[in-house]
Parts: sequence; C-alpha cells; structure tokens
Amino acid sequence: MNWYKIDDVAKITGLTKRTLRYYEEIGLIPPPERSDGKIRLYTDEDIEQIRRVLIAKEVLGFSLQELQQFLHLKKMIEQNHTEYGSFGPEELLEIKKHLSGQIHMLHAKIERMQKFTQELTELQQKIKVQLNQFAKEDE
Amino acid sequence: MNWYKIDDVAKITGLTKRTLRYYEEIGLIPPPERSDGKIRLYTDEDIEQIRRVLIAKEVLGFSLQELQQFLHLKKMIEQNHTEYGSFGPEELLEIKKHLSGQIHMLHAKIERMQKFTQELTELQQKIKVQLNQFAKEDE
DNA sequence: TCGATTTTTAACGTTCACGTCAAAGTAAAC
DNA sequence: GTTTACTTTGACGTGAACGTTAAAAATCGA
Repeated sequence: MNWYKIDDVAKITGLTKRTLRYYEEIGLIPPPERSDGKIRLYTDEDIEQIRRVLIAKEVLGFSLQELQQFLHLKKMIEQNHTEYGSFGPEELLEIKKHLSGQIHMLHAKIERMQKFTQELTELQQKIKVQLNQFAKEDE
Repeated sequence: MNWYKIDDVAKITGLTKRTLRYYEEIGLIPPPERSDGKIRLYTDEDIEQIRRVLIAKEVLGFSLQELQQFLHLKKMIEQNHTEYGSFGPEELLEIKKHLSGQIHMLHAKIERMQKFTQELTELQQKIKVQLNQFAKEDE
C-alpha cells in the first residue's frame, strides 16, 4: 500500500495543503489515516476520491455545501442498494424527485452550453474574416 | 417605450436591487437611463442584456471579473467587425487562440456533464429497483 | 400638497473559500 | 542526537459577491 503525505497529495491533485485540510474540515472528503505522530497519510483511494470531488465541483458548478449534500445523497443510495436499505418508500420517492430535478437541470445547462459554444464559434468565424482582410491588404 | 424601475427589474430578473446596482458598479451591465430626479430607468433591452449576462455567468461558471472581460472581448470583436477595426492582426490571432481555448474547455465540460448525467440516471434506476421491491412486499 | 412608499448613495457587515502566519510537534538527514 | 524540513492546530486576514442599515432625495396616491 502506498502512503502519501499532504504535500505529495497537494502536488498530485493541484490543490494546496490548506485546501485539503479545509475540505476535510467541512466533510467534503473523508479524513485519511494518521501516523502515530498524528500526520495525515493518504492512500491512492483517498486521492481518487479527491479527484472525483474536484470533477463534480467543476462540472456541476456547485458550491461546496451543495456538493457535500450531493455526495452524501449518492453514498446513501449506494449503501441502500447493497446493504438493504435504510430508506422507506416515501423517502425513496422524495430522493427520486430530487434526482430528476438535478437531471433536468443538467440537461438544461448542457443545452445552454451548446448554444454558447455556437456563439463562440461564430465569433471565431468573424475573426477569421478579419484576418483574411489583412491578408488581402498585404498582397 | 417601456420603462422599468429597479424594483420591477429585480422582480423580473430574480436579482435583488443591491445586486443590480452592484453589477452596474463593477461595469458588468451598462448604466441605464435616469429620470430627472436621478432614478434608474431600465428598458426592455437593458433587461435582455441582464438576462444574457446571467446565462453566461451560470453556464460558464465564470467569476464576475472573468465574465466582464469576456463581454468586453465580445463587444470589441463585434465592433471590429462592423466599424472597421481597432485590432491588429497579431491581436486578432491572440484573441482567436483565446477563443479556441474557451471552446475546447466548453466541449470538455459538456462531455463531463453528460457522463455525470448518465451516472445520475443510473442512480435513478437503482431507486426504481428499490421501489419495485417495496411494491412486491406489499402484494 | 402631504404623507407613504421607493430610490439613491455611502458605509459597514457577512459568508464562502480559502491564504497566511505562528507556535509546537514530528520526521528525516547527517 | 541535533539540526533541518515538514506537518499539525489555531487564529487571524482577504477578496469576491453580495446583505443590511441609515439618511437624504424622489415619486406616487389620495
């Protein structure tokens, strides 16, 4: 098993040491093991978890709080699935509703991003036209 | 021409009055007309502009500063196109590079969002299975 | 026209997401 | 085993994006 100290993890993930401690403090990532002298020792799996959190953060544009709630929900559902559940049917329905809301939101966001990308592409096109003008002037 | 006072615009856009003044203060939206008594009077076009800014903010996940720079850039390019340009060819190339970077980033983001949406859909599926179990138990 | 409601600017307050610094403990290197 | 480098907790600092409050001015309704 590989063990990483906080500075290694910082370099690997691109986060600062402060940020790693902060994310742990607010419960966004699980507390890693510690040495006898209380020094944080991260595993490869810990690092993977951090990576997933970073992607979710960036992709969803969530605040850290929202992200936290989301990860909690996800964990709950997965536990419920394997271990035979702590959720009743009305809770499950509630969660399902919540999820479809999220999915819907993501679809809307994706659509707007595609529109935006198109706008940018059009801008790029205009620049190309301009550049051609300059090329002509040089002849 | 329709004129809206700040409270109307707040209700229409969902922003607070403070936020509207703040966005104006940092140059994110153009200052609207004023009455003789110095009261802000927004037009439909102003409101449209605000809407576009909001979408760009949400979609791109930009900070207000980045957003500001981006809008500035866009305006510049469009002016350059119609009014015959304040940009030289090397500046245009720089901007073009910048734009392709942005477009690339958006593509990557869209892809990750689609993956994420799929993950959520799978979670939803698991919940449906759970709900079916409950339905069976009730028979 | 007068009272009630809104709007204005200015200033200070707040929350989030960390940065920075200090003091003490731990690990590593020689 | 001592110096050097790294880590820990704790606390205060900071910039962004507003919220809140106050006091004066403007507008609206009766």
